[in-house]
Amino acid sequence: MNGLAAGGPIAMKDHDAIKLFVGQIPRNLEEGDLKPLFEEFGKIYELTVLKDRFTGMHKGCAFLTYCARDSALKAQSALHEQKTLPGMNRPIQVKPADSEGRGEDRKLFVGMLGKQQSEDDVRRLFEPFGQIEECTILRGPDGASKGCAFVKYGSHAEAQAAISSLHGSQTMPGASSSLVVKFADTDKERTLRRMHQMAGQLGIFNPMTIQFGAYGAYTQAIMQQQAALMAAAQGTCLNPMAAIAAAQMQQMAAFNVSGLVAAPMTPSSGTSTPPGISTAPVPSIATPIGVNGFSPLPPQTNGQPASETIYTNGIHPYPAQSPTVADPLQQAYAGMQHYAGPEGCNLFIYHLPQEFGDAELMQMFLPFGNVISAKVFVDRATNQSKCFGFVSFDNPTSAQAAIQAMNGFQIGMKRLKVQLKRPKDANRPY
DNA sequence: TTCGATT
Repeated sequence: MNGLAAGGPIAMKDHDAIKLFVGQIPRNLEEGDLKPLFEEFGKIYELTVLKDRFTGMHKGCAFLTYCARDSALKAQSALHEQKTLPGMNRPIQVKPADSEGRGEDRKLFVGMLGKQQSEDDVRRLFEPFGQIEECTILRGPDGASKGCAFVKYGSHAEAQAAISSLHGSQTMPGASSSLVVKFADTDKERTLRRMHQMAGQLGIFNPMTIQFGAYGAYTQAIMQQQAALMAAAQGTCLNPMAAIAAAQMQQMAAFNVSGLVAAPMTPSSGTSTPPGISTAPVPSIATPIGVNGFSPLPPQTNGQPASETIYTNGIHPYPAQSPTVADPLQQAYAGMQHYAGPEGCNLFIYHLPQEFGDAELMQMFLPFGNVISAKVFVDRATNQSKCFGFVSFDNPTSAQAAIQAMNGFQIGMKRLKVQLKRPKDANRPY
């Protein structure tokens, strides 16, 4: 019934067909241009150039599925790293897409290779232990080897055998220590690592991003989006922070989050469970519109400078539930010398990631209200974070909302501990 | 691993 269509044959793919990832293709080549190149290895079932979801920009790579598994294998061995398309300075990549096979348990990371060692050298070293499906040396933008590689075997056992025999077995010429052979990071680990790296670079940390960092596709979307925005920001002298804020807000909007800190997050207190994306409550987070853009307006009421009103912390308090977007940074700066708010407004946060600074701490808690100070404690001698800090809000409601949402919040391997700061005289017996 | 900053 559906064998043929007027426009051409409807191809069926074999059940063991492999989806290939094709990288290093010029951005001016579309599906139609690429087709001839790949057709010589067999009938193509599907060929899709990857486009940026938001900008529609050609991403320089594609997914390719042949009808027959064999065609994919042929194309891979004939093309992968074998030729360089016009205008590219690196050879084309043709290999099973990440979505294929998962394969994490048979993929090795190889470190401490000599910078001169080629893919072939590495293959020779590893082939005694099994069928090598993939071997890639990691290279910098200039094509120079980073001294490490990924090697993927057909099975976990083969990979394990290679580890047993090769790890630490020898020191390659030019390497600073002996060969490292271990299982490659899982997707989770990799994503998490990238997050941390990115967070460090951007000086930002969005709890949602961290939270879902370990949960795959969702995060990738965010990261892509942030990256795109970063790129845009660089091109137009936008403040990158503003770009990120925009990205965050879009994400939050996607969650249909209302403007207020509201919902009880996790019913249980103490160590709350890390949200699996589908099951757990999503932290409901106020949209911190003014967060990164400094509001041009000083806090004042009807033309009366707020500073006329004296509060103990020197900060003009906003109503707890005010949808008004204050400019917390400005407030924070204004209140710098008075770091603690009233009782019930100050949080003690423990198990912070080592790389968290004041800015990240503040960033993380801004969604819950007006942060009047955020301080990560650093060891004076080493300048290293002591992994704890304080956040003060201008009202107890915000503080409670923050506790609800952030206590037990998982970041990497640790869970934040977020509780009210002990009053000064708390543990005095009398 | 746990509670306010070089004045």
